[in-house]
Amino acid sequence: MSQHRHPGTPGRAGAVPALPDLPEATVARLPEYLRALHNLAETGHETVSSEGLANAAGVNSAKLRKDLSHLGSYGTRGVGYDVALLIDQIESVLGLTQCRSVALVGVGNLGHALAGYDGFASRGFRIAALFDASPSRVGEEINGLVVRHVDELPRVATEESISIGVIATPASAAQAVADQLVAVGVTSILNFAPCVLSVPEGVDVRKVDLAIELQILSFHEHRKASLTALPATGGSALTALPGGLAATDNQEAIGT
Amino acid sequence: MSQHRHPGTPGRAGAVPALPDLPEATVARLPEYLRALHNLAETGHETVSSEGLANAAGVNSAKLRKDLSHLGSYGTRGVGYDVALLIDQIESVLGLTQCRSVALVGVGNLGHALAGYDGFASRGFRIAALFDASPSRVGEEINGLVVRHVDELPRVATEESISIGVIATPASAAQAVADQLVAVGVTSILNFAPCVLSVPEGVDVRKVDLAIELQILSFHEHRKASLTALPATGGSALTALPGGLAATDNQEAIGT
DNA sequence: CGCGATTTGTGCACCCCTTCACAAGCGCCT
DNA sequence: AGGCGCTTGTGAAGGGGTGCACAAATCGCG
Ligand SMILES: NC(=O)c1ccc[n+]([C@@H]2O[C@H](COP(=O)([O-])OP(=O)(O)OC[C@H]3O[C@@H](n4cnc5c(N)ncnc54)[C@H](O)[C@@H]3O)[C@@H](O)[C@H]2O)c1
Ligand SMILES: NC(=O)c1ccc[n+]([C@@H]2O[C@H](COP(=O)([O-])OP(=O)(O)OC[C@H]3O[C@@H](n4cnc5c(N)ncnc54)[C@H](O)[C@@H]3O)[C@@H](O)[C@H]2O)c1
Repeated sequence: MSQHRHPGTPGRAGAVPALPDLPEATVARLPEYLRALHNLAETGHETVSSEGLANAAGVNSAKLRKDLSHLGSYGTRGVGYDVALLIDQIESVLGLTQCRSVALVGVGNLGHALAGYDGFASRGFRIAALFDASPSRVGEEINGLVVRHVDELPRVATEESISIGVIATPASAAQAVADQLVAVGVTSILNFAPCVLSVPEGVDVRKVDLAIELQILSFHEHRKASLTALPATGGSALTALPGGLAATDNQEAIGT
Repeated sequence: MSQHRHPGTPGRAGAVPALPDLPEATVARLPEYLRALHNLAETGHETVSSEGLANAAGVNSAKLRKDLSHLGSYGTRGVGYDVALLIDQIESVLGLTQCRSVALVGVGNLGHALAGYDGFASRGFRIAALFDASPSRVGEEINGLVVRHVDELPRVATEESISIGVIATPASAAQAVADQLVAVGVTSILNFAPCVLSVPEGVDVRKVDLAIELQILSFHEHRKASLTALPATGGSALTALPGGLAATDNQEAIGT
């Protein structure tokens, strides 16, 4: 945990936009709102209510309002939120106004899929360079980018001003790659390798682990099976769950 | 969340193993412990202390002990945990004692990578079937499996007793695919498409969204840049911050 | 056989997050 | 202009998770 809290930096009442220090949970949901807003904008909506947006993003409307209030959002009571304005606000807060350059290390099975993914560019990210250690990979061209040897990372990193590193190597190489990324000044890493990375303070690491997701699902599957197996005392225990709707499921959150 | 909650089903003090109803945060960490334990087992360790395991899993040792205590784990004071025993315990709780069959829908860019991933089998999951809607994909053989048309899902699902569905189609098709999966009895879905899925209560959905991860990293990158820009009042305000772990499923930098 | 070193299990306090419920604000219609 | 319905923004309550700190338990050794 590097930070996300500023016990010592209260207001800094400068003339600057005054970084609002958002709750981490809120930050994790903003991209979700952003996507929903883009969908709304494309379908011609100019304003949207918290209820409508919350629905589109799969969250509680009160939660959404509180999230937006954290970033000092400007909604209009009785009307809702201006879609275009809100998009700008969120993109500004997330730092998406500038296009960020991503370096992808490990162009194997998964790396190929990532390199060929067009979802990067459409969200303001640019894959600036591909790296691999295997001679058989180096030189290969994917989507207009040539795979370079990982030793070239220092040079390319400064040239392209990389701000995010993505690791898609086997777990055994991930820590070494992370060290190399950190060494060239990368302070944000997305790790697909199933392992824990040690990085200096100030460097953020997020991981995506397929096996973990499946195992979590497995647990719930297991539990659901156990529950239906023993129908409890009263009989139909599957009725009368409060909450009414609650169709969608998130995590994240969560936990996931 | 759909369920994970039992306001009406208290103890059920039966003689059965008595499903412990674990905290969700604990469930999300168990797979991490499991991987660390497997690594330890392979390197010859027979026992491990909470400190050692916590270190290997990248968490606080107190948190690890509490997690394990939740599943009524048997450690030995003064010694630690028996690695093999703990592996069995966790796998049992996660429902990994039986091999779960996975159906993968959408064999495109990402789907290919997933289909060719050997990390499934090694974690107790078996890709039982591949589906796609495009005629150009159907019939293709990947890793010994033939891609079938998605219309065959009902038949194959019953034959293979699918317990988890993975969606790797474009977002526009994801809801329809989810509906089809639910229709054939799948109650756990892993969704790679960047969209919100509506599913009936009792069905678990977990999502993996690359764009969201990158945008969260972007936010922190943005904030770090803003902080270094204005060195605040006193001077070095960037020293030692105590840890308050974030709530979502994220995990961040640990010093050394 | 007892003692100290070691490590687990957990009570507790704190903090973050979620959710409800409602007052305040805004636009529209009469 | 004024009232009315709709929606935002937020205070407060409740729940869950985290990590400290310590008592209880176990082993090895003298
Ligand atoms: N394929 C998937 O669907 C999938 C899913 C989830 C997680 N993962 C994880 O993602 C990672 C990559 O998976 P994959 O299937 O692409 O594996 P892969 O073996 O196909 O590709 C790994 C690539 O990394 C390169 N590499 C190895 N060491 C390197 C180094 N030190 N520097 C730079 N490049 C290096 C290899 O040359 C290879 O091209 C693995 O850790 C895997 O567990 C993969
Ligand atoms: N490629 C990546 O690295 C990546 C990363 C993150 C997320 N994603 C997401 O994963 C999804 C798949 O990405 P992709 O790059 O593989 O796309 P893709 O277009 O290469 O593959 C999509 C596949 O789904 C199939 N399909 C379409 N409609 C279908 C239906 N109704 N039923 C069954 N199959 C259907 C298509 O025929 C195609 O083969 C997308 O939603 C994408 O946003 C991809």
